[in-house]
Order: sequence, then C-alpha cells, then structure tokens
Amino acid sequence: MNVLNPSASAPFLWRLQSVIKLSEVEQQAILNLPVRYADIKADQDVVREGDRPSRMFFIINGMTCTYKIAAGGRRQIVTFHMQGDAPDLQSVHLTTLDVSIATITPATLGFVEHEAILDLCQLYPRLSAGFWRHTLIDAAIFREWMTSIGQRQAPSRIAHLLCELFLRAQAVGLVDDDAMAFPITQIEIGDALGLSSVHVNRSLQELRNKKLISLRDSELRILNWDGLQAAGDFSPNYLHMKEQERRA
Amino acid sequence: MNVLNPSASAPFLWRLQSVIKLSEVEQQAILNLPVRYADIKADQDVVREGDRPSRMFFIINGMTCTYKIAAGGRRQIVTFHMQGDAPDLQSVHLTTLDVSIATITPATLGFVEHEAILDLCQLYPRLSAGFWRHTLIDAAIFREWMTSIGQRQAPSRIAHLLCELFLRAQAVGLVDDDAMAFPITQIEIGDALGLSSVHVNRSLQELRNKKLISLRDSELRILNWDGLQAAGDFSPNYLHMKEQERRA
DNA sequence: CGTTTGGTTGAAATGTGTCAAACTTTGTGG
DNA sequence: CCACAAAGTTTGACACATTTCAACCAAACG
Repeated sequence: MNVLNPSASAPFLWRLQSVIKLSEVEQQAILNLPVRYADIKADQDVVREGDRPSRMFFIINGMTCTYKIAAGGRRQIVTFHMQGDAPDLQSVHLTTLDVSIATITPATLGFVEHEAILDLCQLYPRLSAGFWRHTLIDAAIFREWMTSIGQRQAPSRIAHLLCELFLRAQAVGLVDDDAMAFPITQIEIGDALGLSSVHVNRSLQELRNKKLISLRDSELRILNWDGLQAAGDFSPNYLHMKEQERRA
Repeated sequence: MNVLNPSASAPFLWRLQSVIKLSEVEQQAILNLPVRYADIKADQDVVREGDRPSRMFFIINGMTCTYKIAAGGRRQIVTFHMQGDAPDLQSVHLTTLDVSIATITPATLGFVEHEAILDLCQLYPRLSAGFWRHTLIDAAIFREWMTSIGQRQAPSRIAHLLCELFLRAQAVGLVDDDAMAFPITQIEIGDALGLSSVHVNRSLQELRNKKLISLRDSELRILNWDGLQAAGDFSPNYLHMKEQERRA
C-alpha cells in the first residue's frame, strides 16, 4: 500500500467511459488522479460498516462483494463488483458506511482520496455526472436483485444472477468463448440470493441438468444463453449498458 | 397539469436541505425552478418501465411506490416515497426507466424538465452533490430492503419497514403523537417485502399482540418504539439522516 | 499428506404460499 | 344519506419451497 502509480487508474477510466463519454481533458484528469494501490488477500474486509473512510477505491483486478449483517449473524451480499468498478464510490458523499466490502478473490485495488474526486467534480461537471451515473447503475442493480429475491424461485434467482455477472464480465473483457472465471462459492451465492447453500447446490444441478450452464473448477460456461435468460426471467435493460446518456 | 407555480418546489427544497446544506443562492435556484404540477388519482402509474421521460418529478403531497414486474405478473415494490422525495431523480441520467412508479394515495406532483436540473448542476456543484446524495440515500434504502427480504422473517421484515416509514415521515413532519397516516394496504406491504397478503396479515397480528403497534383505519401508531426496533432488527444509520456531509 | 474449504446427498422440520370463504370498511351513485 | 358495490382484512385448511441438520465426498492448499 505504498507504491504510487500514475497510470493505475486506467481500468477505472475504461469503466467510467462505458458509463459516460469523456473528453480528452476529462480522461486525462482521471488518469492523473493520485492513486495508491494495494494487493489484498481473498476474503478480507476492505472497509467495514461504520467506517468513515477518507478515500474511495476501484478494482484493478479481482472481485469484491458488498454485504450487510442482519440479526443472528446472517449475511446479505447486496452486490458483486469486478474490474473497473468503484464499490464504495458512494462514500464520497455518504460519510459513514452502511455496508462492509470484502474481497472474494485476491484483488488489486486503487485508492483515491475523496478530496481528489470532489475537486474533479467541481472542475468537470461531466465527470460529476459520470460518477453519479455509476452509482445510479449500482442502484438499478439493487432494485433488480430485490425483485429477484422477493419474487423469483431459487433456480430462477440463480439463473438471473449468472446472466448479470456474465454480461458485466463480458463488458470489461473478462469473457472468452462463452466462459468466465467464476470464483464465487455456493455459500456466497446463497448469501447473495437469500438461499441456503444446500438449496443453491440443488438448484444449480437443475440448471446443469437442463444443459443451460456448466459450472465447475471455478469456471462458468454458458451452454444455452437464451434458455438461461428465460429461466432467470432476465432482461439486461436494468444494466443500462448501451444507453446513450442525454447530455454534458 | 397546466398551472405554473413558482413556489411549488418548496417541499423539494426542504427535502434537499435535509440531504445537504444549501446557500441562499442555491435555495433560490431551486425555488425558481420552473415547475408544472399535477394532481393524480390513487393507484395510477406516473411513469412506466421503458419510458424515456424528459422531466423528473417530486412529491408535493401523497405517497408513491416504485415497482418492477417479474415473470408471472408478480410485483416487487422496491421503495415507497413521500413528501419532498424525487422518486425518479435517477431519470436525469438513466435515460430509459427500469421501473414503474405509481401513486399509492391521490397525490400532487411537481414536474421539472431534466434540462433545468442539468443546468443547475453545471452552475452549482453543491446542488449536483445534493441530487447525487439524494439518489445515494435511495440506494442505501434498497440495500437495507434487500437485507430484510433476504435474511429476515416475515414479522421482522414488517417491523423493519414500519420503523423506516415512521422515521421518514417524522423527518418531513408527517408524524404527530406517535402516529402517522398509513395508506399502504397489506397487499402492498406484501409486494414490498416478498410476502403474501395472508402472511402479512398474520404477522401484523403478531406485532399487535405484542403491543408494539396499532394499525387500523389507515393510521399507524407506535406503541413501543424500542420493542419495534428490536423486532425489526432496525437501526436507522442507513437512512443517513443526521449525517453531516463532508464539504462543498 | 494431512487439513481445510467447498460441494453433494438424504431426511425431517418449518415458514410461507395458495385457495377459498366470510367479514369489514370505504367509496359511490341514486 | 342510504344502499349497494368495491376494496381491503381476517380466518382456516392444506400444499410446498426452502431450511436445517448431519454426514460424506472431492478438491485445493500449505
């Protein structure tokens, strides 16, 4: 956590550009952001509920999950984040964290002081809009997850999650040949979908038996995309991927 | 929907000021926003999933819910909104709506063109921050609801929802003497919490039997706040109410 | 190479859903 | 302002998706 690297923010820039078009100047502003990066082991908390961090971070490599603990120690994972995502961008304005964020895999993270982000927002309204839009897409994902957990049965919930993660991985170039690295355990899937790991296991077998996916050795392969979408009641609109933003 | 009223945005201003401190100039900018208002009957869609609205709205009076429809016509209500809230503020940047928004009660709404909001964001970074913060608090509520639906049992989910709505109503002056107007039906509670209306009914009776609340004739009265919080595993931090924002 | 972590299977317990009917309150048109 | 209709609430019996507990197996790891 002590090396300073001027180009480390490239993954964050790419991700932001999938969210909003940026001018050369604005791109440079992001690339010039003072970033401190750190390698973190798997299954470590990066930040904890109640923290008041003075910096945000983005993912250079690896996967994280955001979670809350409910009564009885039950854990709800509210979202997964991958390359380029900024899991706690919200902390720029919501001073006290209402969630914890942990690594799923070993991860390389880039840390940026909130002040630096706020300065950019003052200078470049378009960057401000981009950051806002990033958090809005996160919120859209939360809404869709709520719908999944509240209304869909277990196999459908799982199919839906797999569809989402696959598209998001694809968008950042983490998919080849219909397959992606899938480091999430069945327990974690359960924590994300409000299911026991036992039931996740049985439901996954259903999806496998229907020849929709193969999932083993931490690799997810889509065997039948249309079938998986149908099983998961999945429609990608909520990810707001190809959408052209309105203006400056 | 044809009267123009220069001071109609007052409830929105009050709400924004609970989110971020504003200067005199910024306050005036909000008050001078060109607002068109409209009275809408209960149980009407204000906007629908797939719409690309050119304006956002805030609630002058009444209550709305944001919902999604899943396979089989099952409805998930993802949030309720009340006085001063801007339920589709997100539409300023997420052009295509991924949710529908309907009135719960007859409501008076104020509509503002997105362009006007974007102009203010350019002029006043602090307002930009305030809008962003408003949507971030919405997202925090989504996260907490996910945790409720995913991890808590029915009576606890309901108690949690009641706590939240009570505090939010209190913050905008809609509570007196431990009671608030409660126009939400048991079916709607079920749609919000992923429960059948039958089970909502039985769980509400539990809360009543424990002398935590009284709920009848569309009035919710809190009989034992501490008990209700405990039953709902509720802690208000996620509402980010008294939190002082960091800076400009 | 033992130890840990994650995956799989079976059987029993249970929270919640579904269906159906009755009851109560609210709203409305005559 | 009544009478009726519509909407919301309550109750009972039964079905079932999912959880829990417990054991075993397989893969990853130091």
